[in-house]
Amino acid sequence: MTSRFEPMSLTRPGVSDKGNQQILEAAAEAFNRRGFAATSIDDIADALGATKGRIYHYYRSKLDIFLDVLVASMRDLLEKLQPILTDSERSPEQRLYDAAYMHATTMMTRRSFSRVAIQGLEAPVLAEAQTKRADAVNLFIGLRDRYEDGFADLVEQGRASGVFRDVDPRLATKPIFGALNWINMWYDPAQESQAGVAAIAEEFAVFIVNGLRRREPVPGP
Amino acid sequence: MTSRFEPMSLTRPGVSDKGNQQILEAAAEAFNRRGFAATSIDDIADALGATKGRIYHYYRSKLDIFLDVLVASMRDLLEKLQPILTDSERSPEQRLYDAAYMHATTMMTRRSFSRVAIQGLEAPVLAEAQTKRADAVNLFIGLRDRYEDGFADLVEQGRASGVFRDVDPRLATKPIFGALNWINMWYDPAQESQAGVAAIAEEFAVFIVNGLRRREPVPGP
DNA sequence: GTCTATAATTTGATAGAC
DNA sequence: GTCTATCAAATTATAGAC
Repeated sequence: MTSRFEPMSLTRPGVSDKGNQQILEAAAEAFNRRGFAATSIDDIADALGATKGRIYHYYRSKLDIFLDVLVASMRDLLEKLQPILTDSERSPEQRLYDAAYMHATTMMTRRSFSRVAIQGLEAPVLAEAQTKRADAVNLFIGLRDRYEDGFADLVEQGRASGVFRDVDPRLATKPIFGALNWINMWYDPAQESQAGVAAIAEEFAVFIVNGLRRREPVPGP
Repeated sequence: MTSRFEPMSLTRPGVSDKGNQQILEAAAEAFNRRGFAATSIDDIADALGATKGRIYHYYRSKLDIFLDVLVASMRDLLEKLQPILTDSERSPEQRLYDAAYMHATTMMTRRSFSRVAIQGLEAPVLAEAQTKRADAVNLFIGLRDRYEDGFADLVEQGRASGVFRDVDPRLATKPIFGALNWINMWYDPAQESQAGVAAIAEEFAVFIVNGLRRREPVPGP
């Protein structure tokens, strides 16, 4: 078996990377719009100005395309998180702020991919995919768990240093991702009346760090 | 046209309320499991130990059933919120705590219905339903807006009294509902390792009120 | 590498027996 | 009021021409 985080191809063997990427983008957009079940292969082909023959040249099934979007999206988030986690110049609460800010921004600027990734977090979808493509689903879950662990570690460090309340880091992670992932549900770049990306990301990051913070200052030694 | 919040029947005329309720419960459970698009009428019928003939005796279409679940769920939340909003013995921040606690609890104890309601908040689903059943969709949106307004008012009151940070109440409402609605994504009553309903609801309500709170105490007069 | 059939299935909805 | 039978449409996936 391949290592859990090695690149793993969900495309048919030997296809070009460029055509592949085009299909992936179009699929992300289509899945984003209507969800996995309601999106047909024709929808994706239409978005490309092509017919399904093209799609099936690259992918064996609709599920494979979906999982490929999922994995790409999770990988992108994880790559952005890594340098934040290891920035030794920033305190745990500052790093949590940075991580939340990054995640919020990604939800707004890479809407299609991140929304599809969130669909993939839903238990029923994953459970069904498990039976058909356990390898890819396990890869995705592995990436997701590493990502969540990163946030939980920051919470734990902030707790240990006395800045955060005495919370269970795993449980504390839930409202954080809830608040952040939910952005996908309401943020609409076309709607002028909404605040800008930076203002929203800032408010969310403040809200999250503040929510975890102890109210009283820690007594000095 | 009927008043926006009057009871509005999505069933076929003249059917019994009891059979209707049974179908509604089964439908909520099925939609919860697999989502609107992936759920077939046969799935719902199976859950009842019946066949589709029975379903179509009560409802004209799958969309009508879905919208009926949506409205029922939103009504339930709104009815629970009302007494909290008007409890003059509690401060705005205490009432926001109560409201968040109630919402969190509802997400965990009425899983099927509330999850379906959340699916209904997704723009693509609503947009498509709009074209086919504008009356029911508008009813649902009206209920949802009233519910959100209740939360926004509490935030505004807390801000006015100096307890909460200087936030835009509308924007502040987003991470609140995000954190709370997301519970549906991960909470699993069958999983023993998770904290109990009360412990989770409490942590979420604390997190939310804390996230909005000013860090420094307000200077006295 | 992309297209045009076309096969095989699933599914929403109806009609009519009981 | 519920069931069986069935139609009509949509959709996944394949085969084979170009």
